[in-house]
Amino acid sequence: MAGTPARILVAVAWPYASGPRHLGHVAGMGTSDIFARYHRMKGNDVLMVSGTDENGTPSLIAADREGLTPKQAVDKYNRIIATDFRALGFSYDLFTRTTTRNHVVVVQDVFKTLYDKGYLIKKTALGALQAATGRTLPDRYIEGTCPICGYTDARGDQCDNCGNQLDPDQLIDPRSRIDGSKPIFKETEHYYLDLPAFKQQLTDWVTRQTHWRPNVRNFSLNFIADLKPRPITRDIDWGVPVPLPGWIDRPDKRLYVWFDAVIGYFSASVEWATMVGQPEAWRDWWQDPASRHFYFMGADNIVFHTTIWPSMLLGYGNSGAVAGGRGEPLQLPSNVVSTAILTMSGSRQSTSRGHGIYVNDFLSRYDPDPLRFYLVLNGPETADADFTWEDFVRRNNDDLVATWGNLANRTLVNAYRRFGAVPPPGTPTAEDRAVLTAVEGGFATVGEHLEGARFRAALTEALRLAALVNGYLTTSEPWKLHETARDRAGTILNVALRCVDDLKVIPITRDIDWGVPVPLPGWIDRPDKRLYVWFDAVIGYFSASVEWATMVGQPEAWRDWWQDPASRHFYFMGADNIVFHTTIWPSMLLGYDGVIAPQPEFRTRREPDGSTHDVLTGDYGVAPAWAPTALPAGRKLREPHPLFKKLDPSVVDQEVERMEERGAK
RNA sequence: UGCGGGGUGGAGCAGCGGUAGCUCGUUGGGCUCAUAACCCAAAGGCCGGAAGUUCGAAUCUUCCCCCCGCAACCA
Repeated sequence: MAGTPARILVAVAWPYASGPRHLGHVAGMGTSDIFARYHRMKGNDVLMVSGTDENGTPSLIAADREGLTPKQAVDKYNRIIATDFRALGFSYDLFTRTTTRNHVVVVQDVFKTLYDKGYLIKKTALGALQAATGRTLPDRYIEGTCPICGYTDARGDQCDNCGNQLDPDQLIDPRSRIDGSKPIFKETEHYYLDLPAFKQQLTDWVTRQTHWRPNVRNFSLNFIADLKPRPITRDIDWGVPVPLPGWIDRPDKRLYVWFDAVIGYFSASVEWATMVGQPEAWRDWWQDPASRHFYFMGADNIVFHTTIWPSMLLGYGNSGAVAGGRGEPLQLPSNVVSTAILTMSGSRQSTSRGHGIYVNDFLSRYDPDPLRFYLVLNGPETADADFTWEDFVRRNNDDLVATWGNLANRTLVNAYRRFGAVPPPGTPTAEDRAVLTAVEGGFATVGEHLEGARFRAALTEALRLAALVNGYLTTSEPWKLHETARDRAGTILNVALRCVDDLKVIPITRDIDWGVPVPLPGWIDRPDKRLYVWFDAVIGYFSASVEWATMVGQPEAWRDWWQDPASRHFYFMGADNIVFHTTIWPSMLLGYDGVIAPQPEFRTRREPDGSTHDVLTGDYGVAPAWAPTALPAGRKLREPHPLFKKLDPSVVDQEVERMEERGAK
C-alpha cells in the first residue's frame, strides 16, 4: 500500500436515460461507490464521474412511446435516475449527462482529432432506415419472418425461435418494430474508427495487464486479434453533430451514441474541473502517468472499455483542443471491473416485459443500506447472481441486522446504560488486546480486498470481524461485572466500543451514527416533526459565528474561536438557563456527530451558452481516515437506536404477489 | 456455428493433483446484555455427464450437456 496520496479515477458506466433503472442496472454500481469511498478514506485523491447516456435510438423510442420530445424524455429519466443514485448514496464527484454543451465540445474535439490524425475512414454500407423519419433502424428494431424457420417475429439480428443469426435484409416482409412500416434499405455514408490501426499497441498493452481478471484479459485479447473498423456515425437526428464541413449542419447525421458515451468519462472530468473553479484540474487525473483509472461496468461492455475506448484514447493522445497539445497523452484504463447479470427470481430483468424491480420502487419501501449490503454480499460480482426476496430478507435479518447491527446495538446499549459515556480503558488483558488487534488488522485485510476489487470477500471479512467482537462480548460478559468489578466492565466495553468504532468505517454501510435524534431518514421530510426549540436555539452561538465569518469575507475565520483549544468562551444568560449552558450544550458539543459517509447532493450548473442542467456532486472530504479510530474515554454517549430494520418474513409473500400482479398487466 | 467465462451440500462461494471446506439457512442442546449474539452437536454433496492419464482427480486431458456474454448497425 502506497503511503503517498495517489490519484484515482473511478469511472462508472453511464446508465441509459430511456426509462427508470431496475436493480440489475445498479448491481455493480454500489461496488464502485465503495471503491471510491475506500480510496478517499485512504487519503487518495479520488475523482468519481458518470452521468446519464441520453443520445441514440432508445431515447427516441422512449420519447415516441410516451408522446414526449426526445429532450423531455431524457430530462425526465435523467432526473429519475439521478434521484435514485442520490438516494443510494453514490458519492459521485460529478454525475452529469451527455446532452450538456461541455460534452458536445469535448466529443467533437475527440472526433476531430481522430479525423485529423487519419484514424477515421469514410465508407458506404447498406443500412436500414425507417420510412417515415429517415432514421437508422438498428437490426434489433426490425422484425419479419425468419427465412430459415419461418418464425414470424424474428429480429433483424437474430431469430429468437431458431437461434440463427440474420441480416435484416434477409427477413421476409421486414417491418419496423417502432411503427410497423417497411424499412428502406439503402447505401449510406458513414465514418468508421480504424481500430486495426491500434491492433499492435492494444495487444502489447493488454498483454501487460496481468492484474486484470483472466476472463476480461483473455476475452479482450481474443477480440483484439480480429479487429475491424467500426462505424461511429449514424443516420439519426438526435445526438452530437458530426464536426466536419458538409456534415455539421446535416440534420440526418449524428455521432453514434456509443462513441459519445464513452467519451463521457473524459468530458465529465473536464466539467468537474470547471465546476470546482480549477479548469485545468482534470489534467491531474488524465495526464499524470501515476494516476490510476478504474472502470466499472456490466460484462457486456468489456470490449468497449478494454479495446474501443483505449483505441480512442491512444488516437487522441494529447493532441486535441481540450488537451491543448500539452502534457502527457490521456491515460488508459488501469483496471476494468465488470459485473455479471443480476437475475430476478431466476429470469433476466427486463423493462419491456415488466419483470424486475425499479430502484425507486424498491427504495419507496426499503432502505438503501440493506440493498447496497445485499448487492455486495450476494451480487453478480464474478458470475450471474439471482435476486430473490427470500434471500434479501434473510441477508438483511441474519447478516446485516443480527451480526453487525446487533453488535453495535448491544455494545452501545450496555455502555450507555451503565456508563453514559465511553468508559476508561483500564489495563487490557490478552483477550482485550487480541480482539482489538484483530479488528484493527481489518483495515489491512479488508483494504487489500477492496484494492483488488474483491468486494464480496471484503464484506465477508468485515462480517467475520463483527462476529469475532460478538464472541468477545459474549465471553467477557461485561453486563455481569458492572457492579462487582466496574473497572473491568468498563475496560471490556471500552474495547468493544473501539472495535465498533473501527468497524463502522470498515463495513460497507452508508450512514451509521451514534444516535442523533433528528434529522433522520424518514423524519427529515415529515412536516409534523421538528427539532425542539432549545436544541436549535443554543446552536445559535455556533451558527452566528459561522454567519459572521462569511459576512466578513473569511468563511473559515470562525474556526479560530471554535476549534482553537486556547480560545475561551464566556456565556451570559438568565439563571433559568444555567443548566442548558453547563450541561446540555456541552453534551451537544461533545457528542459524536462526525460524518462517516458523506452524501451526494444536486447542484445546478450553468454553461456558457446559458443552458442549465442539474448534476450530482458532493463534498466527501469529511469522511474519516481508513485507520483505527481514536475513541477518547469520557466521550458522552446518547441513547442508541437500532441502525437497521429487521424485515418481517411476510414481505417475501407481499413482494412476490406485487410482482405477479404487475407481470399480469 | 465460432470465441470467451461458468456449472461444487437448500442459497452464495472457496479449493484447482492427495481423497471436500467457508458464510447463511435447517435440526437438537446450552447460554442470554442485545434487533437472539455466542458456544456445542447433527443432518445435508457420487464437486454438470462420460471416457482417459495417474498409486491417487473436484483439481490434468478428450468428448458431450446446460447457463451467460461477445461475434463488430444494442450500447
